[in-house]
Amino acid sequence: MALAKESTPVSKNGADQEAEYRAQTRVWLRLLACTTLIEGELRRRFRDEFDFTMPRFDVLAQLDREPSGLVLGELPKRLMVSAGNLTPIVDRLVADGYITRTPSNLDRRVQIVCMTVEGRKTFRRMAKSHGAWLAELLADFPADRFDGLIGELDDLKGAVRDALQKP
Amino acid sequence: MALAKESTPVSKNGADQEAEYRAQTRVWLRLLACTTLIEGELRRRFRDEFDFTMPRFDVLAQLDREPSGLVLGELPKRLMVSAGNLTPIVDRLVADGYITRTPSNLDRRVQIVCMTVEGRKTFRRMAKSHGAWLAELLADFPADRFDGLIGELDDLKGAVRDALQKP
DNA sequence: CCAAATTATTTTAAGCATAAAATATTTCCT
DNA sequence: AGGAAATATTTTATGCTTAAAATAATTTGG
Repeated sequence: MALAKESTPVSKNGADQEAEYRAQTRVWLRLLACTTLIEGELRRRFRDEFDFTMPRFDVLAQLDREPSGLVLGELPKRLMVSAGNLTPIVDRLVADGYITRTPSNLDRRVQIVCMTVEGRKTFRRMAKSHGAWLAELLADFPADRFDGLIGELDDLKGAVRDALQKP
Repeated sequence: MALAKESTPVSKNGADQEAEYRAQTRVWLRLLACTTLIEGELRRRFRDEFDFTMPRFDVLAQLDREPSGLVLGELPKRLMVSAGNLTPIVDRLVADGYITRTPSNLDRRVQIVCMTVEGRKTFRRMAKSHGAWLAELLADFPADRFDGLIGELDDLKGAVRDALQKP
């Protein structure tokens, strides 16, 4: 018959638990390092090349897929940021002429945001560079391992989401 | 003889290129989503449980491994943040009694930061919770896939670093 | 020796981020 | 109808973050 250590233990012993803690911490630190590294470089290039920021780009990216615009309240959900955060960002995008913000006739609490022609043009130009920058930054990572990594990250995201759902 | 599409192409054709762009963008978006999700939850718990922030915790984490303290200028390098960023964070940690900041006698430009006994005590208490939170958030991800994911992320980080080195 | 370059750190200006409170509007309920 | 709860958005207070300029001390090179 199998020994306890060979079966799937219901509760782990001290050493196993410690080892798993270390592995989890290492995953987190590496995840953070990769993201920080890439994000910093993308932010720098957005700034230098387009005098633009990533949060502004992210808003435009959401609106680019919505020809008829979006209810303002949809943005914080999709971008996973707080609502108050978006107010000044949307303000400035409106002031710069990239998007419009029009109150709904049906519900005066609600506003509809929609990209302008100018906004779409600007976005597409930046999106092209964004893709190229990413390609440049990830060029040394073997192409045949992307799908595997994507799968792992999808599962990780799902696992974290589930864990957050529980309480 | 092998056809062109079966060999390793020097330059990719349009469709391959597009497909790789998409894979790269997907890796980036998932990386960002995982990090944002975990970081947000950790930040929230640091705030709720300890009235503390992650950047402050990160500084203490660096100093915890340095019994004799660190040259202040070492912190921005290790934490991958700008120097100016640390000034107010260090200021507050000093004011709160978690660390000390003493000018070097050899070079009056330089300062040495070092954790206090109180700081170490507080840090260890928080670090314990931090590990447990991470374990909770990652509990649903299969333990036997951590090492593989860590390897992929290490390689990704290396690839990005190399790409940043080039110009 | 001393002026110029370098190095360490802080300050400033602008923007992002959150949580919590405030405001305005609509819906729900009796 | 009319007050209470719910919803959408903004405001406020606080803190992180960067880039660039400023300050201060040291090192270097004639």
